[in-house]
Amino acid sequence: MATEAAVLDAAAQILEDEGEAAFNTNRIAERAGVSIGSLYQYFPNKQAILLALSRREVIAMRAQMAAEIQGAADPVRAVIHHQIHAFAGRPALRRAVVRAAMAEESAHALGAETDRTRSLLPPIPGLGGLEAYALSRAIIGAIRAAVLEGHPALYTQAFEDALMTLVDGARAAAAARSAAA
Amino acid sequence: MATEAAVLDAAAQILEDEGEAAFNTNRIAERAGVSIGSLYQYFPNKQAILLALSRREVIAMRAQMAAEIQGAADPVRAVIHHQIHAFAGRPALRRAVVRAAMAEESAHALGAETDRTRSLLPPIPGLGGLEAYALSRAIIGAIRAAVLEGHPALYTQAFEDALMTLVDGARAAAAARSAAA
Amino acid sequence: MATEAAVLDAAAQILEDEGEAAFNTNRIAERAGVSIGSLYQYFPNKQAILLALSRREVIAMRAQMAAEIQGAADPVRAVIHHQIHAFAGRPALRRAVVRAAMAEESAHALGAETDRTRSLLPPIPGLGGLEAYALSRAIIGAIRAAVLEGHPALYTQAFEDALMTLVDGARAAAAARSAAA
Amino acid sequence: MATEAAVLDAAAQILEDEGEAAFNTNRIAERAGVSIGSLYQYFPNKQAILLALSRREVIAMRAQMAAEIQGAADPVRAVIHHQIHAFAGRPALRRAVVRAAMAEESAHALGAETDRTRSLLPPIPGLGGLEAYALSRAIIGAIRAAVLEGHPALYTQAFEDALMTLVDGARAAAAARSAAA
DNA sequence: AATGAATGAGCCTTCATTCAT
DNA sequence: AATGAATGAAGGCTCATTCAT
Repeated sequence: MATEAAVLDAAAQILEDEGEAAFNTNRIAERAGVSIGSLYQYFPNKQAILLALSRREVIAMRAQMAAEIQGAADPVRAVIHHQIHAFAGRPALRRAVVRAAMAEESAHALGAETDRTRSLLPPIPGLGGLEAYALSRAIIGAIRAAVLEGHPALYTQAFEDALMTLVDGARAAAAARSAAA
Repeated sequence: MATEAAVLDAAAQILEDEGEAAFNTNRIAERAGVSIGSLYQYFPNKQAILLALSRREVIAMRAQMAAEIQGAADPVRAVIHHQIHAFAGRPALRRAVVRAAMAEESAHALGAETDRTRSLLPPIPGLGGLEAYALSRAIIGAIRAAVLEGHPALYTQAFEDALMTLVDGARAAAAARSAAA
Repeated sequence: MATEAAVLDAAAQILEDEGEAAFNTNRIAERAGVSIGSLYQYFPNKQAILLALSRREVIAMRAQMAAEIQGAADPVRAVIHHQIHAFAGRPALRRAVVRAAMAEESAHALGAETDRTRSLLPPIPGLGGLEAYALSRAIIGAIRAAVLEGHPALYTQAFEDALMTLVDGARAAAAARSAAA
Repeated sequence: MATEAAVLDAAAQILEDEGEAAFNTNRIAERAGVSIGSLYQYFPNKQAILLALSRREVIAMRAQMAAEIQGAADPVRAVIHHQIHAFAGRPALRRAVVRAAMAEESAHALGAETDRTRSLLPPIPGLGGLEAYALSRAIIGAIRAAVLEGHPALYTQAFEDALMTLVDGARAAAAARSAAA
């Protein structure tokens, strides 16, 4: 267990400091201060390390997010704020995790995670299921793009506001439709 | 030239049919019906093949999109429609191209491409620069997510409408602001 | 360790038996009865094998030479004798080692080695530094040439004597100069 | 013929400027401004280029040396002077040529060349054949070593003198022996 | 549980050489 | 004679994984 954590820590650091090219099992074991043999005692293969790393980060994020949502004036804004600042200071790790998720079927897992986050929020009345889906992916997608492109406004209030504009637009449309009905 | 195209075709097919794991220069040359030596006469290294492939697809997309925008009632909707159906039938290739773009600095290239597409559209009056940026990435991001997650509604009119709702929301917000000023 | 030695032995044998063309890492590993992976666990690259081989032979030579100098009537003659018979029976290896040394900056290393040998000998009174340098390189060079050209007299007493003539000539000149001063 | 010379010139330049690693037929043809096809019309294989280059340089050297010997007070000193300054300004080429010569049986060719040079000089009375052989190789070897080691005194008068000391020592020994007989 | 030496499939790439035009 | 696209054998090296200790 100490080993398991050490491996994941090492994996994260390598992704962050040394790049994906250095992300190999031997290097991970070395940086974790563990023999490769031990590494393979805890993880069946390399892919599993990446997966576990993803999962660990996601869980940590979720815990933190739940806390932030509590008592926020607008929980949606709270979530957006949180998503923007997630992985702050470890952009390479974020990219790697996202890339890893894209690599395989786990794109579904990533989507499921987004849905799980969505379920923490109160539903927007009048907003259809597909619209809600589109909205959530749009927000996440915009943040992701800004991260990957290294957009200078990423961490500003203005960017957060721009995203809230999208949310508010959807809210207004939904409200209008509700009223019409 | 014939060789170059053959290599790119083979590369695309391999990405699509055999997966990224099979994407190695020997296999590419083989499938292209070309010697490995010839392959390297046209591409300095493996990465360059992926890059060239990306570029080729992007250029093809742009050409097609420009045509579709012409005479569309709502050019924004035309673009969205086009983006949704781009790479239709070759999701693995799309994923690979996107992943390749994410791999390096070319994330910027990908963003630049989106901006280039955006410049084909009439600006939305009253919409700030950062908001326009966020909107474009949001739309692209939502489509991307649906592609990666294999969302069943991806190719439906309803999904297109859901995305248009976001656009219309932004338009309304911008219009309101313009009127207030 | 056993592996390391096996690799070096194999390398030496290949150089000797199969020629430089066969001196490739796969062949070396094969002949060493070791997997290519193991080979690379001990040597970072091909060049390093050649270097290590050089070093090993040089060290062995030095040890043997030191022993031979002990109690020799004329230590210079002892060194010359030794240099002539070094690598006896493995001319191809000798040539390869020399060639390897010539390949790179290690020509300096080779020179340094000669100087180290020189320092084992009593200085010749009256012989200037540059003259001593020239004499040492002359002797080594003559032996080297005879080896490379495969001169039939190489291993004869006569050749040794011919080289001693050069040494004696230098000694006489130095003595004459000393006397004059 | 223009092609042949162009190829040899290019080969020499590459050896000098770009190093042995860049010494491949494609690069040679390119730098010669000639197609590889043409290159292979004049040279049966890569090795032949190196050989022809060696030969050309050697012939040029010999011609120049013959001229320098004419009317020299001491022809031996003239030869030594010439050997020291041969290839001046193109040390990498010299090394490459020497290395090439060492590579194969052409070590004999190199030796034969030295003998040819020796035949230009008046014989030293009383000096045996093997002694003469040793002396010639010693001188050449000392120069070669100084070149390869990059000895700072290489091009000085002092170095020339040091080599002459060896010659004079041999002369004196030979004279003494002649007198005794 | 831990170790780490060993394995070897397989990848990227180079480059001498050929040959149809 | 010249061209240069094409060839493909071959080589250096990596790295996920195993297994005896």
